[in-house]
Amino acid sequence: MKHLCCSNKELTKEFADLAKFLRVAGEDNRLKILCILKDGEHCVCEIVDNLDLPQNLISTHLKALKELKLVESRKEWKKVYYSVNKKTFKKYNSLLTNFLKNYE
Amino acid sequence: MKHLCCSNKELTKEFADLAKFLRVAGEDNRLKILCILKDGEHCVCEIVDNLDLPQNLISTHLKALKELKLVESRKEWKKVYYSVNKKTFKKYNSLLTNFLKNYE
DNA sequence: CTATCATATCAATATATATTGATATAAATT
DNA sequence: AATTTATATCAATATATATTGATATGATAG
Repeated sequence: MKHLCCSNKELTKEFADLAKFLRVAGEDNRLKILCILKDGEHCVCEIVDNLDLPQNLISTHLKALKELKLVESRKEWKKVYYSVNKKTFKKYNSLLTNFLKNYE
Repeated sequence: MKHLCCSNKELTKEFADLAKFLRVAGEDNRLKILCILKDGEHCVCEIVDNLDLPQNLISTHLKALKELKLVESRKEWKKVYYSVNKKTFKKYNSLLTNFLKNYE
């Protein structure tokens, strides 16, 4: 008999989902981007000004964050403004809390 | 003037540390291993029996977890028993909580 | 001493992810 | 219309990480 951690289908799916989030979050510059967006929405150019990365790479990181719905964007005039998607954060925060709760 | 998220040296180090943890945790099978170890120590062979992975790959994953001190091991007779390092978990849990707290 | 068991290591390869450079798009300005 | 500004996309490359297969180690059993 296999351990629940490995046999439960729900859990397996949950781990896959959680793992994906952890990998996307697990990059220094993306953490910085998310940190910047804590205080509200910012356009790409502002993010570019803050990180020491080329603009296109930042677009790529934003895309990765957006694919997981960690951020969302709206266009205004020439600029694109990104902001965190709180709902998604809540979801992963609770998955994480759930996962980590029995380790203390 | 750069955003605190990008200029503060402490924070930068913290993000690098956190990102590394997130990447190590962000792998399905390692999550499963950590999950198995929740209920106490297990030898490698028990972990092998639970996951559908070759033994050497599991050793590699355990090594990755051990390098971050998420787990520790002791040898008894022929077997090596792994268990979670609660102290390290607490550390990353608090880094994470700290990072995530302002998103709701 | 040889075989077996449990685990780890290593080199080779595969896959995933990050980075770069060039270019495209779309809107605004001149 | 031509230029500039803000952003995205794409192909090529680089780097990181995962996987495999073969083998090593170290302990015990026969």
